[in-house]
Amino acid sequence: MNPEEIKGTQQTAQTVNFIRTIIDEDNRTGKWGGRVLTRFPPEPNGYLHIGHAKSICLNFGLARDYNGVTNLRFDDTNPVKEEQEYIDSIIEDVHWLGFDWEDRLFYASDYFDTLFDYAIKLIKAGKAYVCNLSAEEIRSYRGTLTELGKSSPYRGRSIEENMQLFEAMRNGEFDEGDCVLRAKIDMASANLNLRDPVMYRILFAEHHRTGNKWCIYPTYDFTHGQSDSIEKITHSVCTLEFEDHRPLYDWYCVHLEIHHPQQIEFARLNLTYTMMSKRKLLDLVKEGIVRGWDDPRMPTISGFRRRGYTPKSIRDFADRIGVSKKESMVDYSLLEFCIREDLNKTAPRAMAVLNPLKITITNYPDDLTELLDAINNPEDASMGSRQVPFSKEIYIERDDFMEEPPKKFYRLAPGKEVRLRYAYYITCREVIKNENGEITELFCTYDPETKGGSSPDGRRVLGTIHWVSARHALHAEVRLYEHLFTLEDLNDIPENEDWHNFINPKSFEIITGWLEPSLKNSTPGSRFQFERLGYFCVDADSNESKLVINRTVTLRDSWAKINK
RNA sequence: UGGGAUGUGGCCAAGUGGUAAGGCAUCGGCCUUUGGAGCCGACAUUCGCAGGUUCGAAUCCUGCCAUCCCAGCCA
Repeated sequence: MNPEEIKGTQQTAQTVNFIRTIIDEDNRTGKWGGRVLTRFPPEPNGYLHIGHAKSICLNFGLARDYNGVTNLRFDDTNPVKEEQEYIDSIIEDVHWLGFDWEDRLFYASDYFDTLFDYAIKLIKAGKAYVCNLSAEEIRSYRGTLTELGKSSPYRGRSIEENMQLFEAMRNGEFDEGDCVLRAKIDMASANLNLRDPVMYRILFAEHHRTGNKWCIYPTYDFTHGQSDSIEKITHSVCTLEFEDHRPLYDWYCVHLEIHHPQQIEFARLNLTYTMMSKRKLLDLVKEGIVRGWDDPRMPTISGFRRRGYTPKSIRDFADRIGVSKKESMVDYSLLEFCIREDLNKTAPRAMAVLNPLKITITNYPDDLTELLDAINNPEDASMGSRQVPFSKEIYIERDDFMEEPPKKFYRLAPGKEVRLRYAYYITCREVIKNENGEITELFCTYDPETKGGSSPDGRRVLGTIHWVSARHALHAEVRLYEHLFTLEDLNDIPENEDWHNFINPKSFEIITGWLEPSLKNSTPGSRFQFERLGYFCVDADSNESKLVINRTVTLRDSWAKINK
């Protein structure tokens, strides 16, 4: 193994968390015979977001590191909310992230027959009954956090009667809401989940997979653990809010006498300036506040993909945030660090001007075009170089010129010399303004001795700025994004305040950029670093006549900090 | 006022009785044909608080405080 590989291995091995500690212990005691089988169990009622990415990386990462595998299983027990579109998007997103479940794609609905048999088993054991209380009555009989519940009048029904009633439920002999099947556990439990939880409800809804075969559907609690069990899952990893459900998860496994996986809960991801609520994300889409689930401002996996994030950067992010049981709020800057780090190594450089200021180089020949060598990636020599056209009229960034520069500004200013990247040194000779006093153009001279960007006399030029030849420039629609919300921690919104009030009106801006011509035939998904500006990626909205480009993330800008 | 969980620097996060890893952010400096990248350095006398046990406590014990979750026929 070469030093590089050893380094990589150690990096993986050093990632410790409480779940790995549990698995290490299981392996030591032989609890599962060294087996590790996890699953990622999304409900297909929305698109996956970065919080799901954390879970995906956790589950698939655990299996990968312990020589196990991971199943993809759709938790599709509520036909009124679930759709094929979501299934398709989830499959695409998990694959895109770089994970593979091979032939182990499952649906909880695959187990409806088995689940029905399990229900029968509990009825026959006297541990489940059909209850005719209404939803409201069930709620009031359940009691409260501090008051015990009381038994349903139907709790004492005979096994025979329950069998007959449950069959009738399945056969569609009752209306929705007439009755449910409940587990007979403990109405006095301090854990509300154990106060005779509902196992089956009547729903005359067409299921996206089972069609109209069923008019009764099992609840999450009566489905999830059993599905894990059927698949012989060893470690069932879920989020903190299911901690209170674990006793019920365990109860079903024990009383059904089936394989009993261990449920382990971890804290879900919260990110600053955004939110993970599927419902609110759906609202953003429905209300047209964003352009769709894959709007580059969305915290969805498809949003990040369109924005230009790489799967590797998101996996790296998931590794870096760690896993624990403490509810946390991760800085968005960590995510930005991860994408910059990846793209710095892999993205070819190019020059583009987003806010142009025209320069005429007065001593440069009128019709001459020179092709100058430019390095594609200073971080990776194997990416080679390209040629960029240079001519008498160019555009530079408006921010790169100041008529009255402060002390540490070492870009262009009247009388000052600056390096045009890969081209020449130029000196500003004259500032041209319109009748409103606005700067419209600069007259500069160039030093022919400095071709390529260095001078024979070794004179020091601190500032290097990017540029694009006016005559050769390529137009593009450039889309700039900022945080979708103005509030750092969206949990801080008071109960009575509408979260819509915190949507950032400046989160999306369209401008016209002037690009170097080498970008002409770039295809959707291509990523670049526009030197000194940031990382950008070609959007799918591009066509042969128009290039559309998304800004993924800006470069770090220490001048902006000094300037503040 | 019931039950379940969590409290380690601005944000994450190791640590499981032997004297506070690491990352992001921040702040200095070096270097630089991207004010990018890179490199070097700084950054918790202290682990929610108060007691106690111990030669020794973030780790054990007691009490308190704070925050989150639970009363869907959602997942």
